Amino acid sequence: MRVAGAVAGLMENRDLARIFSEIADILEIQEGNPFRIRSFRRAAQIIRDLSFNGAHASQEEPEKLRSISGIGEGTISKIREIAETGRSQEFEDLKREIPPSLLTLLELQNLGPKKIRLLWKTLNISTIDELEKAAREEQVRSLPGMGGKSEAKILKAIEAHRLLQGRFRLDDGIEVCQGLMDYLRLKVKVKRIAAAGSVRRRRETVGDIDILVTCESSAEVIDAFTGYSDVKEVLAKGDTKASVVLSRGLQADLRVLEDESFGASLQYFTGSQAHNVALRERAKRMGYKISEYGLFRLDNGGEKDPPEKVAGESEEDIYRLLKLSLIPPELRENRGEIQKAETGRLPDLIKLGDIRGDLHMHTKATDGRNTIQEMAAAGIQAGYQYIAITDHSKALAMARGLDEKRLLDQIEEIDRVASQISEIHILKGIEVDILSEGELDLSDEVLSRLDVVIASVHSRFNLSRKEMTLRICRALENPNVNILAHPTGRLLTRRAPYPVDLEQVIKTARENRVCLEINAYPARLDLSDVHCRMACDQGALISINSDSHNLQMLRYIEYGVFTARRGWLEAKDVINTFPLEELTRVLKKEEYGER
DNA sequence: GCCGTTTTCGGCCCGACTGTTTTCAGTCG
Repeated sequence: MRVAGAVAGLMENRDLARIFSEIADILEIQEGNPFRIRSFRRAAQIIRDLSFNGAHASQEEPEKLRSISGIGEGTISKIREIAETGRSQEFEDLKREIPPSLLTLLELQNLGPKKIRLLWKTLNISTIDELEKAAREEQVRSLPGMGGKSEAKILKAIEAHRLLQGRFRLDDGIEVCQGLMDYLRLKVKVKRIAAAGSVRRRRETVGDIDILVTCESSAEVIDAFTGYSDVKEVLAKGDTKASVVLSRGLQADLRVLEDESFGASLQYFTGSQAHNVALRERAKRMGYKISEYGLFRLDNGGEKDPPEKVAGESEEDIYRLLKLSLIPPELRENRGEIQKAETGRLPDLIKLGDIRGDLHMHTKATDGRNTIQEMAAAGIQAGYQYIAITDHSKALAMARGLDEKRLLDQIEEIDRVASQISEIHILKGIEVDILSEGELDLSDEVLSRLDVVIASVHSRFNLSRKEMTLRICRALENPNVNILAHPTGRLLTRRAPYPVDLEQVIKTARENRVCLEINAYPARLDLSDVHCRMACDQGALISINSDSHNLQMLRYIEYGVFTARRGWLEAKDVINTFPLEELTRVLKKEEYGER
């Protein structure tokens, strides 16, 4: 049966994508054909964003893959080989030609394949620790093209890398967790199963995966769990708990519970720790104690009597007995949610269904993969009332950004497409680059013809905090600007945010009726939850945008909603929950919410 | 490796920045 096969170990898109991406990495270090390398990277990207399982498709309906531009016969046969044998011969061969740890060095900022090859061939450096030692001992400066500053930069990059290690993107966590839970459901008879921990709280990165389960036979489910095809190492295996390391390096914990304590355990293992500590303190003041087994009343009966269990089956009961409204997992960070829940004043958090449109998407005109028509069709499918086409501007040469003339052409093109589609409104927009002094990359005259102008920083990340703040604020003062995209430029687990005074940026945005973006791409989630709340508290409006570069990416909007929820946002704080008429007034700066 | 109104070979988005250079290689996006 197909489904069982899939569960037993069909390769996930992300794993496939990683193989392609690592082949590209190795070829690059080996100074292979740059165009072939680019093809592998492109394939990796496409596979990662597929809305169906690529391995399965390679076997059952290869034409579905073949129809995608950038996927050729070579890629399909490689996917099929991996789907059938679990490995790629070329990848295995390549891995034997270089120390595998070299690929880790690629994660360091400002270190690319050429320098890594040089370090490896001349100083025999293949690990981060060896590189750190060599930089400290000033050996790196002996190499051509390297000097004292290079050594300092390397040490800084190593420091940054260490800080970011050990956490995974939320979308990776959710995908792995979902796969594991689906497998357990099929493999054994589970009664209840749920994800807890930071996955359930929808934190932007997750450290490990926590799964809770109730079932008939605990031994059976533990065996199934440790026998999962993706398990690389079993760290612990007991009667009610097991821990494993999955092939991606992500740790997963399974806990087998009794039904009557499922809710208590879910509460306990969802955390956060800070939230739980605060909750336990409150319980104690009220004469209770909370553990993973339940909520217990302490002061009944005599000293010898065991505490009476008063709740445990559901989370609702526990919060209710503590005289709190049920706190959504996303808010459980001890950031004031318990106080609000006390008086029933928790925010009415935004939901995915509140989103009426997507205001940031790219097309084939620049670095997107689909046409205006196709993006509009995807918007209709998502149930949207409107979308905005916002391609790059000319400064982003790598994306073939639009100059004034091409933008004017695109405006006409959108009008033409819009005249043929009645189900959705297409707003005309641009993602315009903010140049180093805060000027915009396109003339005000052209920008003023658009419905929505998104301004972005894509270059010169290394300005001082003061310079960067000034630069961004200047751009926000341009009367044409509506939205500041990905305000800190971070890439989760890869690149720290550039230094910038966000409070000043938020203040300037509000004063100029500019909205701040939550870029929903799972590697960005920028603004972060915390900054999101900061913006909202200061009265700034938010736009949650997918930044889609292809049809599949529209679904990432959900991750923006997760972040918004963690940032305490309600629908009224987010402009793309507004009906078109109201949105238009905000974009024209005639109003700015009720603020 | 992928692609094709330049179609089965011969191309393949390119400009800015940095640190090391004295004319440029490497990295980033």
